[in-house]
Amino acid sequence: MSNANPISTQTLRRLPTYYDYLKSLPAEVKNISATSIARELRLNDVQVRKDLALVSGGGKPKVGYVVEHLIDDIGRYLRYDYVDRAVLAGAGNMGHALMCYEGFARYGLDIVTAFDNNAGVIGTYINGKRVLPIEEMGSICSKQDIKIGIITVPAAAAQDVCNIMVQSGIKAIWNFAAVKLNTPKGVIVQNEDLVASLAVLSRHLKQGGDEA
Amino acid sequence: MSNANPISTQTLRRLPTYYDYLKSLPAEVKNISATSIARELRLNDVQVRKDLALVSGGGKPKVGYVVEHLIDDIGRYLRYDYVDRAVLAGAGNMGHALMCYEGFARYGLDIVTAFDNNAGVIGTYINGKRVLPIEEMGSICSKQDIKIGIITVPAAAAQDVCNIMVQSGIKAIWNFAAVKLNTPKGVIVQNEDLVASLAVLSRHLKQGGDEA
DNA sequence: TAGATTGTTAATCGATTAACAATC
DNA sequence: TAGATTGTTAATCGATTAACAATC
Repeated sequence: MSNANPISTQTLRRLPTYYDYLKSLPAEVKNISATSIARELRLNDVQVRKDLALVSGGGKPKVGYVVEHLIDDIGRYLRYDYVDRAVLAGAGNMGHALMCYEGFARYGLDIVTAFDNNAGVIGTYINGKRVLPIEEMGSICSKQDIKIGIITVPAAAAQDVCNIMVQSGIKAIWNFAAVKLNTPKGVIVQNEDLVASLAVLSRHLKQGGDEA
Repeated sequence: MSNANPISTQTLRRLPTYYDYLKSLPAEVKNISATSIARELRLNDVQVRKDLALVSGGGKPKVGYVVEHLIDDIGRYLRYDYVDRAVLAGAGNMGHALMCYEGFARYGLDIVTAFDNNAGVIGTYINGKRVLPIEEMGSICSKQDIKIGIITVPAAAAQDVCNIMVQSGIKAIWNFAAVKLNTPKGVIVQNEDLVASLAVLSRHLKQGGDEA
């Protein structure tokens, strides 16, 4: 593991978009230009070329890129063939929704267990997966070598849950609670900041909505 | 409405974080410095001062800002006292979760109705709100002056739903489907790009997770 | 060939951070 | 007062976009 990864987070976040778009093309489309990808996804064409160059073999002038190769290369880079297992804490509405969402399999994510501290839901099954008391998280994670934790508990409980996840060996946390989490070095957090998005939408309305 | 809004989207997205943090402080804390806010939220202190300066009256050297004023000013700027009504399309798992999430009220959002095209769910109630056939969206939106639409349908159906929303007079779209949506000028889209976040988490694991 | 398209280098843009004077 | 803290101006940084030569 000698290479520092050269791909920026921005590029990384765009890769699934390319992947989905390319997958959505009819089978007859064998080649595609960065220009047309950019037009479709409303990105700059140079940006698309730079992004693709980082994970794929490159295109041919006048012809573009081979769609199939791009799909393979992006999918391999994102390791969509490899399944990461995850645990989820907080079997409330959002937790339930994520447990039930079948789409993640396509992107190499499998949420195997949910944890909660509510006796009412412990022992039940959501989409065929068990809900367990949070005390068992550590043993489950080490037994199954699980490195991804999803936090869908209320904001006030999120840091506690985060701490338990870190102790359980979780290295990547997907945080749906509206708080910034403190984690030690080596543990990454991605905040799904719904309230921030809402602020952007709301301002647009309040301003009369003249701009794009 | 003469003023172009001077606040960047980045700042705007941070405001709810400040708001929540300030609200979480014990009542005894009357004043707070940008330095300590920054430390707590892991931001740069100058950035915090600049953000606050855009929506509030400013602080005093050595003392900091008055917590209560900050809360009022940010809340007023974000219009958390004002309720924006929204409709939601796609009463699947994610849609269900959002309909049931009680936290949005705090941020001035009320999802009043869900729409679906599945006869099995039309006519049912989710969290006390009706699920209606999508054909009725236009009349509901105009009758209730609803400007926010939430899309939680499968990716393949998202653009169609988006078009209907635009026709129904929706001006702000919160998109949970994994596609870029085409909208006319004047309609804003916020993508909640779960798959992009997942890519970031996943890469961290695949790289051995040495960095932050 | 002609020209559409790639890939690279340079310029631009916006956001973040550093430096520092003002002030309570 | 001394010094913690604000607020502003300048520097830095990273990402996006423009320009353009290379090429199939």
